[in-house]
Formats: sequence, structure tokens, C-alpha cells
Amino acid sequence: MVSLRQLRYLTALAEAGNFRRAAAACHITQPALSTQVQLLEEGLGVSLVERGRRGAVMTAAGEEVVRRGRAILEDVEAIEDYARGMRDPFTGPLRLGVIPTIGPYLLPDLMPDLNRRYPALQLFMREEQTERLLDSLREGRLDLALLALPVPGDDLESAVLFEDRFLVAAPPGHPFAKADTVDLGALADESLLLLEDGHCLRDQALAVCALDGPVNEGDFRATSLATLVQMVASGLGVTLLPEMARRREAGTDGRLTIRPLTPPEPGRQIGLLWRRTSGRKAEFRELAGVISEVHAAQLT
Amino acid sequence: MVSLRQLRYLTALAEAGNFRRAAAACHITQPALSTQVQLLEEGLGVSLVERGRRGAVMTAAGEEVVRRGRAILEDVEAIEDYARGMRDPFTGPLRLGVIPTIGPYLLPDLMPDLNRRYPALQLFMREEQTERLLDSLREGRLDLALLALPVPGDDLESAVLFEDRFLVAAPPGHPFAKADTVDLGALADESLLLLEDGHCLRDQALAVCALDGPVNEGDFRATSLATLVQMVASGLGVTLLPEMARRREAGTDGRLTIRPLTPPEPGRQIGLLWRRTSGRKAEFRELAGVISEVHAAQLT
DNA sequence: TAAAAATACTCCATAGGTATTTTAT
DNA sequence: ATAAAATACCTATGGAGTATTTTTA
Repeated sequence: MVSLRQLRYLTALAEAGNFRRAAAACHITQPALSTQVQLLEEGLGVSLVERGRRGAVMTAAGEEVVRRGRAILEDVEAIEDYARGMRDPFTGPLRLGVIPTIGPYLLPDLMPDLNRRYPALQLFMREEQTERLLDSLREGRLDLALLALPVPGDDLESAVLFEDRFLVAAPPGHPFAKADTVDLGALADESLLLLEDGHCLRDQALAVCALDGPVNEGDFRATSLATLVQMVASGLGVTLLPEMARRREAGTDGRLTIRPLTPPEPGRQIGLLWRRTSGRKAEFRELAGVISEVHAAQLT
Repeated sequence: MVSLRQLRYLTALAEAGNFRRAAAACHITQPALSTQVQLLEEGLGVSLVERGRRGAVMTAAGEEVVRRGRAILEDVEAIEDYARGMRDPFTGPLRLGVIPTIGPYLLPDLMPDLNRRYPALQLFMREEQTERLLDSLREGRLDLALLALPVPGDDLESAVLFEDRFLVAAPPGHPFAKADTVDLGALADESLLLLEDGHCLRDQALAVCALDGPVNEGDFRATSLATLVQMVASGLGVTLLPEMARRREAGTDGRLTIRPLTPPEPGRQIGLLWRRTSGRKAEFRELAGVISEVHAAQLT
């Protein structure tokens, strides 16, 4: 009869590569782990591990059992998370990943609010680009991710938080300053500064422009929105700035002219994501509501 | 710490509705089950069961844990199935469901072949309509289903076995007999006899016709292809007959005229389905190959 | 021959059984 | 009052520890 304990030990063995280290990781002794792995092999009637001078290597069957075992152990954890959420929601550790083009603008308002609302919640933040966040989320290193939708795959669920439009940022003396809005077509004649590759915001900005013709992209690619804004302020070109960055990046010193686009673009959709199998969906949905509120309050 | 044992007992309790019967189902005594359920509640810190004079009722949290627990137990079973398949493939019980418009034509050739190839395989057959087969498959009462693709949902995987074209069957003296093929458009002027509702073949036949105009459906709806053919032979109308039924239903006594359609229709696609989480995919894929072969041999 | 895993054996935690009490209607 | 579940208590299984042997490159 297969037990969770056996699956735990086998997956630890697959990760550690040898019995002694795996046993240490499980806080038991090597013979204890050996025995359970043997019992599992016996119970399944299949050899799962090849023992050699240089440690333990999974057989093909072993790999498959580890793969399935990991999923099962995750589901069991999800039950425990779910129960914890039922017992006392919004307590304990919560690992939230955010993309760099949201973090600096939303978190300064969000974190104090969350700490006030849920004093027992221990928020661990991690700022990375979409790809890495999704990997971390899928592999259980994160509980939540805050990023721009949509994301592919049906193993993740999301709540839409708000829409974040693009504004045009230009140097103060720029012709764009003369009108109340900037025509989308006018961007084609400008040197457009964007973020470096890997930022989803870069692709979204390009998508907005490409709707209206070729992009005359500047030679420099910024590593952050803050840098990008500095480049614009220095007269190197113009850029598309997400609305949520306006308050912090625009400043009040007149070094930047900011105008809305005509016609108004739909902008990027910001969402909160979690694993479909997560046990804390109810909490996450409530959190999504709070984040929406904080963002709305921020704009007023 | 949650254990599989505790999940098993809790799901048994949810199904039985009271502790004594649940315990009996688990082949243990009532106190043993009571203890484990209590330990689970204690471990999760959540009340899962409401105890009353009339037995046990799950709380909302209990329902959720049962739901998740069932999935976990299924996955554990899948590991065991997978291992069994590794150890000695094609042995033991295999529950195969087939739709009635495939079974009678494929199984008479398939069953002896499978028995010869895999003498240790114990095939249990079940003939039902698509909807019921899919339910049974999803709920684990079947291991495999043999039916017409596509089917909705990503919880099932399939292998395409072969294409099964439609032929036109008419009474011997019918004008259709004069030509080598029947024009699809000509069907609109005929009384078209079809199976009763619920048979996917009925919908597929209607789809083929609807490509080329309205259907003049006869008043009778047959409960099986065999009946349908009898009705056609009696001169009540014409029908669309799947190619795989030809050999058995056409007979050689000249009571039926069978002609291909022009233009040739793609026909229905026959596939073998299993749960995505099944542990015996390798065997199932090999079985799919065998079925394809048997069908191909049947046509020659 | 040296590192790694398996075996031998002992101990203790825990699952399960029997008898009985408590609870709920 | 009575069926149902919980509790008390005992037993047996099995998981883990220590010491040691066997395996393998």
C-alpha cells in the first residue's frame, strides 16, 4: 500500500540524488529512508531507483512515480492550506510575486493597507519578470503573482484587478505639450524609448503602437521605468508610460510632459494569479478585491 | 499530518452517511474510523463532520476536503495502476466501454484478437451511448472508452483509431441503385431514416446531410443500426450507414443497395479515450494500435 | 578500499480491536 | 429510550533509531 510518507521520501531521494542527504532533508536516518523506499518498490512491484557507487538514480518508472507523487503531495498541501484558510484566514506566510512595472507603483500603497487589514499576514514579496514569476508560481515557490493578463495555461486561475492605460511621456519643450492629447499616429515620427527585452510592458507598448504603423524605436533600452523616465526627461525621446506609474514618475518639477492617447487604448489588464489547485482561493479573491480598491484610491 | 488513510476514511464517511457503515466499508470498526476522522479534523484544525442523531453530515469544509481527497486517492490509485502496467502489462481487469454503433461491428473481430495477444487481460465490455460512457470514464467506472471523436474536456486523452465514412443504404429497387455513387444533394428528396436521439451517429449523419440542405427525416427512429437496416430493406426509406457496419448489415441476399457518397464525406473519427491521469497510458496506446490494425484487416 | 546502501535488532508511536460510556433526538 | 458516536484501554503493527554488514566502482 502506497503511503504519502513513501512518496515524500522518494521525491526527496530524487532531489537529493543519494540516500544520506535525502534522509537528512526528511529529518530521518538513512536506514529509515532506505526501508521506506524499498517498501514502496516492493509494494508497487517495480524498481524505482538504481543504486550505484555515486548515489541513487531514478529509473524511468521512478521518474514517473516521482512526477505523480509530487503532484499528490502538492494536493495534500493544498488541503492543509485550505484548512488553514478556513480556520484563520489571512494569517501566516504568503509569497507574492510582482512584475517590476507594477511593484514600485502599487506596493507602497498596498503593503501598509494589507498590514493594517491583515496584521497576522506575513507578506513575502518578490519582484521578477512575468516568465520567472509564472515558473515560480507553477512550481510552488510563490502563492500569488501580480502581473499583466492574459497568461497561457489552464493550471492557473486569475482575478482581474484593473485596467492600466498607456500615457505618452515627452520632454517639456516637446510639440506634444501643445495639445491636450497625443494622436497615436504621431508616435511613428518620434524616437520611442522602451524597456529592455523580457519586460511584458515593452511588448504591450509595442503592440499599442503597431496598431498604428511602424515603430521608430530609439537605440537605448532602459532596465527600469524610472530609468526610462530619466531618459525621456533628458530629451532622448518619448515613451509610453503606464498610468499607474504617473504619480510617482511624473514628479511635479515640470521635467516631463504627460498626455493621454487618442484614440484611447485599452491598455494592459492587471491581474492576480494563483494555482488552480491552491487551497486558499477564497482568501486570494478577497485580496484581489483589496488590491483593486487600493489602486482605485490611488488614482483619486 | 494528513494521511491517505484519513482521507480514505473521510470519503467513505461522506459516502456512507454514518460512521458504522463507513467503518464497515473500510473493513475496520466504528471506533477506529471515528478516531481517524477526529485526528484529521484535529490535524486540519477544522470541523469536517456534523454528528447528529441521524448520522454524519459533511460541513462545507468537509465537502471540500472530501472533494480534494477523492482526487488525491484517485491519483494514488493511478500510481499503483501505472506500476502494475510496468510490472506486467496487459494483465488483470480492463473495463472498456463502447458505443452501440461501433460495438457489434468491431468487437467480434477485436475480442478474439485481444484474447490471443494478451491472454492475461480480462476484458470487461460495456455498451452505452457516448454521454454515459464519458461519465463512467470520468468517474473511474471504466478504464477506456471507444467512441466517435471529438469529445469535450481536457481531463481525457485520446488516440485516433480510424476514420469511418458514411455510405448510403437504400432498398434494392431504389433509383440510387442505378449509379455507382449517390450525390449528397439527392438525399434531400428522400425519406431519411435515422437512429433515435442520444446516438452520436444520428447527429453525425444529420451533420453530413445538413451540409447540403434540409433533411427530410422519416417518421420512425430506430433503436439500433440493425433495426434501421431492416427498415430500409423494407422500403421505408434510405439511411446513412457507417462503413464499418457494411459487412455485417449489408448481407449478401441483395436486400440492400449500398453506395458511396459524392463528394466523399470525411465521416466520423473513431478514437480510444482514457483519463489523462490514468496510470496505464502506455498500454492504452498500444491497444489503440491493435484496434486500428484489426479494423484495417476487417476492411480487406 | 572507501563511500554508500542494506540489514539486524530494538524501541516506541500509532492504528485497530473490544468493552463501555456519552450524546442527541 | 435508543441508536449513534465517543471514550477507555489493550494489543499489534510498523516506522525510526543505533550498530553493523554488504555492495560497488
